[in-house]
Amino acid sequence: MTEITGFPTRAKLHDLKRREIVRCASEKFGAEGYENVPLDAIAAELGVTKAALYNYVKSKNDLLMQCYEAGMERLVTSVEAAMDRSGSAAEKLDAAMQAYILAMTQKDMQYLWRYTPPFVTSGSNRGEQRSRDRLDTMVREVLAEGVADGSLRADLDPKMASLVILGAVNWVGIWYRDEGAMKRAEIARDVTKEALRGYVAVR
Amino acid sequence: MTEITGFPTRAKLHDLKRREIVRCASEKFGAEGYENVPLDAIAAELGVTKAALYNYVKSKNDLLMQCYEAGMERLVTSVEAAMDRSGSAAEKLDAAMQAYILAMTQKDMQYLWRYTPPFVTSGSNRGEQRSRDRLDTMVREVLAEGVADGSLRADLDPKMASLVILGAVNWVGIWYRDEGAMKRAEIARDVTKEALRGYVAVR
DNA sequence: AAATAAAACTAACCCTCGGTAACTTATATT
DNA sequence: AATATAAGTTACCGAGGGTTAGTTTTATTT
Repeated sequence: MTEITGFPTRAKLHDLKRREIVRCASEKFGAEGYENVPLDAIAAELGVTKAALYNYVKSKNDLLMQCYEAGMERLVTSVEAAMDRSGSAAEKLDAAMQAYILAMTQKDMQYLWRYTPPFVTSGSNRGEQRSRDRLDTMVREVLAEGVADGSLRADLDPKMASLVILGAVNWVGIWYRDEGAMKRAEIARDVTKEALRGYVAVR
Repeated sequence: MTEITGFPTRAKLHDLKRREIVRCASEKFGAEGYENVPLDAIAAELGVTKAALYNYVKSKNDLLMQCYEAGMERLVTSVEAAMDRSGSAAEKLDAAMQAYILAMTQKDMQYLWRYTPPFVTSGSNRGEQRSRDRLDTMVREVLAEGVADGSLRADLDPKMASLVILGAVNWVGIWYRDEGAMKRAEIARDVTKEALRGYVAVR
């Protein structure tokens, strides 16, 4: 991810550094919380001064937004990977939602759900909406697919169903804490099963 | 709510003022956002100085927490009122979840869902957990009641079902924006219906 | 009524931290 | 070589959370 290809032009180096700043900030925000991490701390860890960061980000909030986007990108990737399997739409959906829960209960991902848009205010709302909408679209599509292939109930409405399913799944990100007795994989399995309970076709 | 009974002792006046501060802060936080409201603004509106506030709250974050608690209290009250009706458990649950959505999509309540614990960090976690847990308990109880009276499916697990239902319902608080085309009452009705879809008994 | 303790409040200040400006150094380009 | 541009640094500003010392108000004691 944080690499460049070919000859390192100035533009490539600039982008490489920007991504490295985002990676470093993501770690610290995730571990210590956005408002507990001064820009000086991030700069220090990277061996530069705070002012240098402003060549790469417009503001601290912009940096948060870039962290959010990068995190969502990873999450979407992992969900897409889980979905890229043979089987019925119901099975794909199940795998996708489990991957979703697993990804978002990772230590460095949890803060994304605390600073969810529109809490993230800077920049174009376009970008920040995109990943979440993409997920929503993916879920709706596989729901429609499930109606078509018979693995999901024929009477479900993809729009409303995706609302409920994503709600249940995202809710995990809010209440999940490391201390809990349940393992992440268990939670992913059980919550997903419950969230899809009313939608899988009876066979 | 913001009243005292009997002779105004110093302790009563102290608590009255504290509640008035919380009320004022809730309004401003809700309208302008927590980090956009300096303590000076709240103090000015109350006709005192910032330092005076520190007789009533430990920190700005503590003030936020008190706003959160007060808001949750109102929400729980409104849900309890909705639930206090005759009818099957399924009907009670339906009314309760609609009231829940209506309450939390109110303008001055939305910020509560952006600054949800454990984002609110100060003070004892006991208090801040209580209202949310109470809601969870109420839902589980009415779910069990529904299994007993036959208005809900016999094979549902109250613990898991409450997770999914509350997830779907709370999710509304995240994505709901005023601009949307749908009216709040419509959203409350439709989302609740969908969230309970898999749980109501087929008759 | 006078003395005194305690609470309520203010004015003035400190400190952290996001953000900026002026200036210097490195790296391309012509 | 000359010069434009990007990258970084030092030094600073201002907003705002929080504190402290001291003053006014209110209640209690003798």
